[in-house]
Amino acid sequence: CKQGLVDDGIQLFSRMKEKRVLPTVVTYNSLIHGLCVSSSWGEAGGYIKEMLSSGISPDMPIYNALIDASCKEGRVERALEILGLVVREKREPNVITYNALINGYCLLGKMEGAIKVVNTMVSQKKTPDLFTYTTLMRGFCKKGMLVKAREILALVIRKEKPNMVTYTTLIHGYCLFGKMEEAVKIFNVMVSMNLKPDLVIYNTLMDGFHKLTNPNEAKQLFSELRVHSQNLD
RNA sequence: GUCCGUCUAGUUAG
Repeated sequence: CKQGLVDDGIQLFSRMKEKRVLPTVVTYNSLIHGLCVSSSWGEAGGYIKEMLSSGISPDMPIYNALIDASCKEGRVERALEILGLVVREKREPNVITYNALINGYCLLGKMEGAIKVVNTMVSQKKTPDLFTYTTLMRGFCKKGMLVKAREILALVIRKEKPNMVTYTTLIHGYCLFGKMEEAVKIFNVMVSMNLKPDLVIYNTLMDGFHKLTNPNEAKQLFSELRVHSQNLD
């Protein structure tokens, strides 16, 4: 399913049933997640009904997959409806649930909404994690609120350890607005934290310079990349 | 006790 071969997943699922191999929640979620990603909501709903009628109740990964898929389609209202179901079924939303919702608001550029979810999360004693912070940073970057994004990095450095994704997100933000000096500054911070630059980060920076029609810097980075290429994917 | 399976965050012109 993750390879985008959902049809094969469905076939395999049928064969399992023929052979009397009973599906579990995990089996169902693998399928449902795949169907959500290929936005086949109708089919996903079919499997949810099937699951319910065989006495299996959806767990948080299933709800989260539905919430995340809705958010990525820009349908935060539907995600919130599903969240309502979660509460009604007496399940407890977890960090992933909130992160998916925060991402939903960020994708719509609704940062106030995103922050509200963060507040809800905290009031429910769920601690924001690296995903939360990176998602927020990305949202702020997209809106050009780079100072906010930079503040979040400072916060992350204080509270936990930023990873490659965190740095790349901020660097990409600077690149988006042509602030290459800032981008490089963050890159250097990252290197000084002993993180080895990966392909994505090099692509991000090269793309940034290229868009500024600064091919020399881009070429410089490319040769640096070649030197390090044995360490890359 | 420890690992492992399903859910959330990063780049890529046309």
